[in-house]
Amino acid sequence: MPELPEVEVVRRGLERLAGQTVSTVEVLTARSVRRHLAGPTDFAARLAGRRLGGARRRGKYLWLPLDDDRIDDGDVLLGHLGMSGQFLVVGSQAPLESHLRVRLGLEPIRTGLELDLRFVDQRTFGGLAITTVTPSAHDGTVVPAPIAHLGVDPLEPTFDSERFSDRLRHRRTGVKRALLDQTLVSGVGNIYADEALWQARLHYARPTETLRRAEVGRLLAAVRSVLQDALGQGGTSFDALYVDVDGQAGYFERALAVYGREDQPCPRCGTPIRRHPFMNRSSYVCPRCQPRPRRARW
DNA sequence: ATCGTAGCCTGGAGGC
DNA sequence: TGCCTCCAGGCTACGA
Repeated sequence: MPELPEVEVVRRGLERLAGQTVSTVEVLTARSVRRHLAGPTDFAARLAGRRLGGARRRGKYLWLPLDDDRIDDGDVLLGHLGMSGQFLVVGSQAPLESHLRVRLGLEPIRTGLELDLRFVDQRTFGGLAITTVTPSAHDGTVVPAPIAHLGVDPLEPTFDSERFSDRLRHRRTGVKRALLDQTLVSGVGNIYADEALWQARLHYARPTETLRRAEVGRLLAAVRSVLQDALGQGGTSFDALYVDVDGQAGYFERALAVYGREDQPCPRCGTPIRRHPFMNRSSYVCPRCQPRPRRARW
C-alpha cells in the first residue's frame, strides 16, 4: 500500500532515467490512463520522442518532466500508484508482467542495453497522465495541474507547520480523518496515520477542534518520524504489491507498532492492540495509550 | 463550504 | 476441491 515513503523510494529509483528518451509507448489497459482525458492514443503520441527529466514527488504523486530539443511546454508524465501500482525498470526482453498496463520503451544509451519503464498495476486504482504544470494553491511551487489542490507533504521544506496547525484545528472532524485528507497534508495513508497517532498517543476519533497546539506539534513530529523511519527501511510491504523499481520489497513492516497487529502487545505498555472499523477499513489503537475521547468524532 | 460515504478494482484468505 | 464472501484502501464524485 504505497504511501509517501514507498512513493519516495520509487521516485529515487526513477531518477536514473533522467536524460533518457522515450521511443515507444504501449497502453495495454485504457483504464490506467483514464486521467488522461484525451485518451490512450493521445497519451502515447504525446509521450513518444520526449526526453525524461528527474523524477519529482508530492505526497503520493510522482511526475517526470518531459521535453525534447524543440519542445519545452512544461508537460509532465504524472503517475499515481493507487493501491497496487508499480513502476519497474527492466530490460526490454524481460517477460511481460501479468498486470502490465503501460509499457514505455527507452532509447538505448549504448548498443545492447534496451530498457523499459513499465507500469504494472493489479487493481488499477493507479494511473498515468500527461499534464501541464501550474503553481500550487498552497505554496506556489510549480506542480502538475491535477494536484495543485494537494496539500504540501510533511517532508517538503515549504511545509508550514503553523498553517497546518491552524487549518487542522479549524476542522470539525476526527483527527485521523483529517490526517487522511490529502488537501490538508499529503502523503499520509491508513498505515502511517495509525502509526503516527499511536506515537503521539492520540485516539483517531479525537475531535480536531479540541486539539491543543502542543498536541498538534506532537502529532506532526510523529508523522515526520514515522515517514522518515519507513523511508530509511525502504518502505513497508505486506505482500508483493509494493516494490521499488527493481522489484525489491521494503522492510518497515517489522517496525510497525500497531498497524496490522491486532491482539499483539503494545510496544509501549503491553496492552493488546485493538482493531476498530473505521471509514470502511480499519484503525489499530492501543486502548491504554490512546484512550477514546469522551466526545468522539469519526 | 464542509463533511461523510459509495464506488472503483482484483486476488488472497478463510468459511462452509 | 470449489464456491462464496470479505477484506485490503487511495482517491473522486456526489449528496447532505
